[in-house]
Amino acid sequence: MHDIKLIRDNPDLFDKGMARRGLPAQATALVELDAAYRATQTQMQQVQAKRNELSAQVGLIKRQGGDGADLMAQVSALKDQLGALEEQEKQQAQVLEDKLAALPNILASDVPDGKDEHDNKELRRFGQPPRLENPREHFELGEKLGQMDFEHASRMSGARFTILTDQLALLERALGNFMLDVHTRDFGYREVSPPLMVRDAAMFGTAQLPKFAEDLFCTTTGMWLIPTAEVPLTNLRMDEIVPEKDLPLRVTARTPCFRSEAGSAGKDTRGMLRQHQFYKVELVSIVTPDKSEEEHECMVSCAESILQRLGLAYRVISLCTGDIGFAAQKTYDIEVWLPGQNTYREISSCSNDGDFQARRMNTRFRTEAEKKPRFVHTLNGSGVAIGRCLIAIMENFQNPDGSIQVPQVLRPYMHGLEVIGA
RNA sequence: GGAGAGAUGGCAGAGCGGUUGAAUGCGGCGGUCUCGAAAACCGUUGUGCGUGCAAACGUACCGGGGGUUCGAAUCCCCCUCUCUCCGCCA
Repeated sequence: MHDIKLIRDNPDLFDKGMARRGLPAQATALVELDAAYRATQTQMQQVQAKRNELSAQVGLIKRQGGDGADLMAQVSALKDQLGALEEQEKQQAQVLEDKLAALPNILASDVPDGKDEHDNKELRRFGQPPRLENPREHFELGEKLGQMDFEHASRMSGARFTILTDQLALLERALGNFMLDVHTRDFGYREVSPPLMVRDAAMFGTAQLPKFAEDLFCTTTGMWLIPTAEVPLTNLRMDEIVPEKDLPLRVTARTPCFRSEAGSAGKDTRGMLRQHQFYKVELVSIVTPDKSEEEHECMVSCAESILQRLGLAYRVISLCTGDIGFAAQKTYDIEVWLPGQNTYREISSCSNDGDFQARRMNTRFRTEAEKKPRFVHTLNGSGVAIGRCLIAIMENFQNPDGSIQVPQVLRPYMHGLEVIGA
């Protein structure tokens, strides 16, 4: 959500910002809407002041035993006018709000220009992709192990579901536990077990709504299934003024994520790369504005640390203007090497949203020095996607016989198991 | 699911349809007193929006939304949430 005052003061900057998103200039139209709205508001308030004044006089007169009939008639006469103004004011505010809510965040100046994912900029690489002869994809390995079952999953649930069993199910659980331990013990994130279903207001706060409803699942009772723990974690302090001493607030959660994948028919149909449901460990930071850029770098490094400890090769890229999400000012993706696909694939996405979500959620903080509360900045990142991490481990650490080497750091989480399918 | 009670400022807790943006207490902040502190006393202490260079003024907000009224925290309706009892239940 944008601050109309900022647009009013810097219409050209705003239009330049929208242009980087490929959107037409609209500051002029917005400012006009806003001016009309405020004019209505002033007019309405003048009528209200008149009404309040006259009504107060009626009160005085009545207490002194008069009847005040003529004054009452005067106020009555104001009513039609006031009603119409109130209606108009509400409507204009709504139109303005709807328009503002539909516009994406302004991008940070160092976001590379580009039109799609091909123009993303690689920042760094870590690790060497393993040399494997005829590496197999995870679903081949999983099915051969008899621990990854797509057939029965689709029979009961349809496409884009997977059943993991035995050691692979354990591996999934181990991965989540490992990641949570790293983030809580080494990086100071607080562990949270949040709701997996939320209301409209929360989805609006993190900007899934109103634009992206088709990506979500909705219950018959109107609850939304979370597409990422970013939603409940970021909304933890919605509608609140947080004391500055409580910031930064760093939280993490392992949750299932539910996505309709409405726009991705035919993409990644084999295997469990793209599912309607998957586990992910999420990182969220709520910080003061001056700290968000620093926090962003820190958050990526926390996610990177997971892959480093697992011994997985990856690269970090900065998403270009054409590929970056609606709410983000800047996004780093981490892509892990998948030998089976002979390419890097996204396993984490870390975004600095600035105050964009904070405005929608109405989450502010107050400093000791300043009286006026200000909006916080919010950041979110995968730390990391568990399903895709499981794939990466299977493909990177596969043996010629189809068994899979368990990374050292996971063995304590897997009862000492060294090889899956040995 | 059935029956009932409730939602007021940072917290606790008053509030007859008319100087109530809201008593009182606690907490916070500033001050007096003190060598310092405590205590006591005095003052101050919500948010949004609009007009204005500013001071200030106006307006809205007592869970949310409608309504009645000249006038609503107060009356009516709907919704949400919380609590109690009963039933069911991991």
